[in-house]
Amino acid sequence: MRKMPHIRVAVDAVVFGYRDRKLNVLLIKRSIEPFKDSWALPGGLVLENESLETAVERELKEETNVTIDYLEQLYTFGNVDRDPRNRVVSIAYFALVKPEHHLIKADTDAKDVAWFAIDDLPNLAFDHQKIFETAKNRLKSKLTYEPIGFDLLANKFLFSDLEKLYTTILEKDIDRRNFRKKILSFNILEELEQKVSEGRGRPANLFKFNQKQYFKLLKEGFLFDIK
Amino acid sequence: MRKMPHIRVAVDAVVFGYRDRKLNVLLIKRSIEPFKDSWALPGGLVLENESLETAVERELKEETNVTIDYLEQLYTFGNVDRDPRNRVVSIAYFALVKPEHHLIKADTDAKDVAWFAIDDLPNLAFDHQKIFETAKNRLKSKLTYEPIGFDLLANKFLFSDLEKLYTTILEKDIDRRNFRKKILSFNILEELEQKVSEGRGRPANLFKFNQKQYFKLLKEGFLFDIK
DNA sequence: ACAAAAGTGTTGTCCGTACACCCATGT
DNA sequence: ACATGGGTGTACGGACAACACTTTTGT
Repeated sequence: MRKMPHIRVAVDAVVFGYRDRKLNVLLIKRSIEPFKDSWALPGGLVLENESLETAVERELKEETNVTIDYLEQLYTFGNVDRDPRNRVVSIAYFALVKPEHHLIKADTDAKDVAWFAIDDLPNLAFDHQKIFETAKNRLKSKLTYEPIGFDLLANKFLFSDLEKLYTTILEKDIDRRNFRKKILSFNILEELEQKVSEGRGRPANLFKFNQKQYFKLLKEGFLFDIK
Repeated sequence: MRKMPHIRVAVDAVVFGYRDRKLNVLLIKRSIEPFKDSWALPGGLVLENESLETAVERELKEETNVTIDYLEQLYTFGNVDRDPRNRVVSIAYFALVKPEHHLIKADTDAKDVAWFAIDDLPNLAFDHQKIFETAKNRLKSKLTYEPIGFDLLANKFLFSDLEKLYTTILEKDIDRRNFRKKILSFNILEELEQKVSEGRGRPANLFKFNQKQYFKLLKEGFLFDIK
């Protein structure tokens, strides 16, 4: 007779934030072995009577205190040796946080939490580098066919912010005129009266993403699509 | 102190085959409780020292005996009550099988295996209906941006087969001339000398998918895309 | 008046779509 | 000769890409 397998089930989250015109990820510093003092993705074991999403939300609350604006399942990592101690299968999640929700835990613990620019990451514990890369690819491709960029921007934003976000994440130049024309043609932005002067240059208009309008258009067959 | 959670880890597979100009799924009849005698997706618990993919392949071999031509992870289903007995998290996989590999187990067991046309499915055990629908959506969208249709056709196929496969799965009409023009413009098909006469009508040319060529073009930035 | 960023319009090209007739075979 | 499915070309329109100058502000 075969021994009943005992495989632990965990969740991990790749949480992206856009700060300072750079794409960042939220990491925690591990306070226990294995990989003590290494940086890692927030996450942990799933409890027996909570759903996977609940587990992610709980861990993020416990470990980082950020408020998530977008969450979706990313991929499940289940290599036999991904954890040196036990067999652990991890369901990875992909999350986006608006700047106004970037506030992280004011912690007294040894456990540290911090935002890292993605082109300047420390070594990550376990297979978290691989998970991170999977998430980064998901972000890059999803940005082109779903309006998730708005979940990385403040509620009110400048068009130039949106444009910069796209060029930063997609790592390629965009023609400002064509980009604006395209996005505006979707009719999912609300132009506010407010103008903002960034110190020098002509003051810019603030915009707001109209999610209700987006869902309405979706139902009518609209497809968000930015090349 | 919290009780160590015990969550079981399983894999399930949605295996598609194209038979008789219809899209089919491979199901097994359960021989044990719960859902004894119900039809279900092939799958089962993951062993402690095998990877998730290995587990899927083993289960498919044990339960159905089909040879898989395409396999990818689909989604992980982890609702607390998806199995009435225990907490089971299932990593679902998405698989395609060519007609020449459709041969299923000649079984003496009580356990039955069969292909079902997807518009004529029986009630499925657990949350397998939902898993199936997720897979069907994946198939529909992936068909448009990756050449996975060829993994549902015989190695040598008629253009009309390919066309019919697209109209069947996408559930919409396609202009025959534009479709052929588009696919041929990709240069990923090899036109064989062989012609086939289907009884009546003008004999048709056989084609072969040139995977090597596809990968070469991929590296050069080519994007498969059928509207 | 100059520097810095915001805002805006036109033109050509390419790709997708619509559409109908001839061809090769079996009966 | 007729029925059946296979194979092919053209023309139009819309969307994307390329491209540069004017406007508004701060200094």
